[in-house]
Amino acid sequence: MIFKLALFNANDCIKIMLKKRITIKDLARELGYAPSTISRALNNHPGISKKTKEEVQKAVKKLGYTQNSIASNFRKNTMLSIGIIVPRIGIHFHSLVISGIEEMAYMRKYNVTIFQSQDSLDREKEIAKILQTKMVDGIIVCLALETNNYDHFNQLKDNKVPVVFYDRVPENYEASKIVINDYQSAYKATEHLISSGCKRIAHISGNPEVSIYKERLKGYKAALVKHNIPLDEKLIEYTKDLNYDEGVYSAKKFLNLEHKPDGIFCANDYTAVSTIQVFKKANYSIPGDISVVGFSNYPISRIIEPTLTTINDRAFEMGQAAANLLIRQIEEKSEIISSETVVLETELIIRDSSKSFNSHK
Amino acid sequence: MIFKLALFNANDCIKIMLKKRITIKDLARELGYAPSTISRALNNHPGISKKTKEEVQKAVKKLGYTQNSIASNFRKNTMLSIGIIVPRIGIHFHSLVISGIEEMAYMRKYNVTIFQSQDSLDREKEIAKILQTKMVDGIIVCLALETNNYDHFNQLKDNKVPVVFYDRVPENYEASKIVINDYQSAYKATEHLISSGCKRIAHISGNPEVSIYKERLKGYKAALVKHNIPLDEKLIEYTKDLNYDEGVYSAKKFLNLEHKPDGIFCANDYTAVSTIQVFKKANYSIPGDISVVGFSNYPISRIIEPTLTTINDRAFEMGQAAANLLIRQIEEKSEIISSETVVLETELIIRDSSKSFNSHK
DNA sequence: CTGAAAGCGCTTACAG
DNA sequence: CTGAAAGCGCTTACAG
Repeated sequence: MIFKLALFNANDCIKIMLKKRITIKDLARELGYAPSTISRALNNHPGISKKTKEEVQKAVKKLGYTQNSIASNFRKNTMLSIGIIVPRIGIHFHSLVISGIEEMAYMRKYNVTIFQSQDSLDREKEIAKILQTKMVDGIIVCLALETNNYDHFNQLKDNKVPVVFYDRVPENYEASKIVINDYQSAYKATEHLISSGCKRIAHISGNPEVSIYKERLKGYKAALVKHNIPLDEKLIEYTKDLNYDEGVYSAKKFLNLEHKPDGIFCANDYTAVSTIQVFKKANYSIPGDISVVGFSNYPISRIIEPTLTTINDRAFEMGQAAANLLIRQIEEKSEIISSETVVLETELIIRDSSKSFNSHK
Repeated sequence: MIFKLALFNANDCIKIMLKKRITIKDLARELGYAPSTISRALNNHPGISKKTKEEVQKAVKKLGYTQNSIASNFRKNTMLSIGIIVPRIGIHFHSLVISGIEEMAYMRKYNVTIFQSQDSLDREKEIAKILQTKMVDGIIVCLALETNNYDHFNQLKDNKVPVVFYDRVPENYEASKIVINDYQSAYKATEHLISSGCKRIAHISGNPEVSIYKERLKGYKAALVKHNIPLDEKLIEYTKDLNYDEGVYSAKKFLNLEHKPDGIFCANDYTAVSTIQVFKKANYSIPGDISVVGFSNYPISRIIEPTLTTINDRAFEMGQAAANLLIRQIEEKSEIISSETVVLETELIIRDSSKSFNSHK
């Protein structure tokens, strides 16, 4: 042991004892090269002799050097780092999106720093400011519920930091966006109910001030109009949050209607699940007496009985697409950052809560 | 507009046109101070006159300066940054933990960089190496399923980077850990079944090579022994993953037993839900004929019918505790990083899938 | 109260 | 093939 230590010079010894980080300078001193040579050897530059590179690698092992990528990236003025702002990580949809982002980012050597806005506009602004100072190369954001103004992203844009929004995206604001076609998806879901024989189709809507729920509502209405089914405002329930309890409340209102619906399209799976449970409890058969279609393809949709017909909202793919687009924009480094909108195709997953007709149009 | 621009000096003008980042040097030139003075004014140092500070703030506004916190932290040799390694972000438990970590970290001005090991040991090693280079101040990790050796964390420890493990934690390895008491929780769950009248209690176990499932199994057995109920290996089913389908498979085996169980303790909620569904389909009444208890308190446990008695595993609090402990260890900066283990109290949530007795011991 | 200088760990023209 | 020097944007002893 003593003998081994004797192979180190005094300075290195001290560093090792104090667990100070070994730097390029230490390698340089150890081998008698200039730090610039070490740097080039480490980065496998062409104009460095093979012999030198090998020597350097040996010294790396001996002294236990690990690169300081912060210093390196700082010098190169790129952090290979992307920031994410989501409302809440614990919401399953967002956790899948994040998962998709991380996966894509990891492949491309970027790392992902995550912030929760908690659906608060103030906090979202605060985070945007923090991100400003962090040298992130780009950011991905799903807007807070409260957010109705997007000025806090202007400075990022001015600084040429690309921003990609997903799911809850700004309206009338020039930016890149990843969305699904909510209108088309709702249309498809409603039409499925129609073609499976439903005549009176109700809708449980989210807050119609939020664009995605507005679009779903529109798609529902359009499908009815298209198939000459009269709209009936009594068949539309508006919720604040689309949570389970609001679903129960809405379903009960439908249940108490004189002229009850025979199909219900719900703007998410939670309200669809509570609708199923409310009608089952009231001894309705599903899909015999009433069909139910949800939206999102949450895990519970495969477990509830009957299993739930729903729209696959492609959360994971949305994350991948967001990261992909963002990284492309980062690496283009063009003077003008283009604003692109990617619309992901959704998919109607037909399960047991709706009748399936082969004569499906 | 022209007039306004005339107020800037040439160099600043160019920077603004090219959208180059404004630095302390630019402020210094603008005001005729030295960069060091600007830095001190910005950081509100005592020995800087109020007048100067105000001038600096004005120039900050005028030129649109934002601090480069990477440069600042790099100079100060702390990144205020913590790294997380989780198996998969999309698993609800982990997303709640991450949420708790982010919340605590945000309050303490740390930011959180996230990696998924995808339950692969190789990837976990790779990530540990990456983290090595990133100047993170500490890391939080839940081990990959595959991980059976912890050497890849040694260098981090050697470099005095605190590491806190949660949930799936290393065995026989000196480290800080946040866990729940799996043994005690399983004991409590099983005893609840016993005291509500069950005589033959089955168990659906996870992979018993994984310590948390081993502990749950032990707790189940201990409760039976304590209450003089004979162990019966036919009443224990081992699964690989504790997923829904494995639950169905296990429940059916119990259902086909000659001498059927009247209570089942499942090592997670997914298998508990499939157990409920299998027995309901076979026309057993729950909890009349058979009681079911799960583990984790997933959202589905409040929705399934009957609602599921389960153990609250405190995912969110686990994240908070992990971040809290980690940040304490970071800020202590003592020569020796202490290894602490925090055991969180779980809670038995009694719902409708088990009989509740007031004569509960 | 303010400034000049050195430095965090690295990279990269420039020169030889 | 290698080195000396400057610099990324900031901070901080040291000096006055």
